[in-house]
Amino acid sequence: MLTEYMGRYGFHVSSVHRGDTGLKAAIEKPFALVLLDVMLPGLDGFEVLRRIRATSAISVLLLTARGEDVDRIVGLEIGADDYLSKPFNPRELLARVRAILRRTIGAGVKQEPTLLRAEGLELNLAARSVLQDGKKIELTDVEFALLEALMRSPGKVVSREDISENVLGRKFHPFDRSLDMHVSRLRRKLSIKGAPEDMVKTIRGVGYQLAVNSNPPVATDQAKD
Amino acid sequence: MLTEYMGRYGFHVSSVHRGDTGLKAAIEKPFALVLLDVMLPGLDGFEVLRRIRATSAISVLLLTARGEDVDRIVGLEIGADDYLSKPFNPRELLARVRAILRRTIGAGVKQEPTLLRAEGLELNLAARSVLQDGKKIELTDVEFALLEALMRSPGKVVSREDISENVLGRKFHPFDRSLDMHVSRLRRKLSIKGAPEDMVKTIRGVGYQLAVNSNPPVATDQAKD
DNA sequence: CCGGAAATGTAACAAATGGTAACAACCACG
DNA sequence: CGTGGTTGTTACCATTTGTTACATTTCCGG
Repeated sequence: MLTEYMGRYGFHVSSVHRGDTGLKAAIEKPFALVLLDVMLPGLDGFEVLRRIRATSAISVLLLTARGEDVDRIVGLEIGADDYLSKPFNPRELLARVRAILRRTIGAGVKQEPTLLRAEGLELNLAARSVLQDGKKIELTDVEFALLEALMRSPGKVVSREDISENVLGRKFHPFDRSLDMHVSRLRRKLSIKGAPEDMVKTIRGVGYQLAVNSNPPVATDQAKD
Repeated sequence: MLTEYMGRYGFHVSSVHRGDTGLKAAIEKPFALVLLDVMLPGLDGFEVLRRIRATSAISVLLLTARGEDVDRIVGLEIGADDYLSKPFNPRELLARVRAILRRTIGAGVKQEPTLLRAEGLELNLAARSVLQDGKKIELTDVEFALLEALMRSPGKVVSREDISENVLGRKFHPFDRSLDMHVSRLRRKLSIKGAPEDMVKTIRGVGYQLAVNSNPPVATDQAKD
């Protein structure tokens, strides 16, 4: 019933009728929001919510059956984002769902950032693509990982040891020159589109660094009282 | 023989002639009921039942060949819902099937479609169907499992080891190239309907990843409501 | 300044890895 | 058994990655 109603308003809805299977789905799949009924076969709604909160920060709207305040209070304490007691008006549900999504989408549910930006470069980790000044460039896997390592801390020096372990996946050995080769190849690809200076700077005896010219997005130097 | 008879009474019947393949189907596909013959090539009927019960609560009606009580008792103990000894009257089979379904269907064992969505792809796990941009595409079992493995964590890298164990069901061996073949075939099928770039990215030396571009359903630019 | 040692850059080659065509094995089913 | 479909194997090729050798740069003490 709800599935169809929400569907008409543009939501993709997947529904299960048991607490245990619902829990599994809620944790494993990338839903924007969970509608959770308190009365469930398989696993009680509160228990489901408790277990969801054990591993996930996903938004949960609780549907409490009775008019009992206790359920609502308990639900909110366990970590529900909102509640609605049955029977309810579908329009109200819709309104509350939208309210929650407005709240969470703008704000902090965000996981691991999938985009890294610096110096006209844009790395999309989820899509494994690289844009330089809006134009796509092709990198091999090691080059991609290398650039990622540098872009994770733009302007900071990344040691050869760190690069070797994070990018190549092996202990650093002083006579291993393959790292230099990858830097060389990455530089060549980055410079094709005419970056005036070398974005990848060598810090002799230490490692490499992504040169940052523009204003640092983070004010690391601000002292506090 | 049975397939046709049951079909005439409105049942959808799928039949296999071997114990091992039947077991696979019974576990993986959303059947309402399994008719299981005790005498089987490939894997003995009791063994099949035992393994079904290891992972599934699906209804099983056992067909025992001989008039031996032992078979029936063993069958029921392992977890069959009913039995019928051959030769039997088709009408009686029909009656018993209906009885079992009456019991279980009321009791809410219902299967809800579980969906995985990403990048214009929609996997229906219960129905084992795949839609790409709304159009159905045909995948073999392994291809489906592979795509499922990738879509369970879109945008993240899935290692060859994980894929080998979850999709092919065997330990990964570095010279086993069949995995590559399946990726190759899956890519070909996905690209027929013109995905502009390869959705399945190779991460050399590690594994594969489903490329996710349309990542933010999040309206980052909308200021307010 | 100069020469040399150490570190890094990079061309050229070698090895490893993955893509895929072609074929073989297997199985369901008639 | 034959047919059709799926899965696994082999073999060959392209690309990526690693290695080596040599060139270049940097640093340092005359």
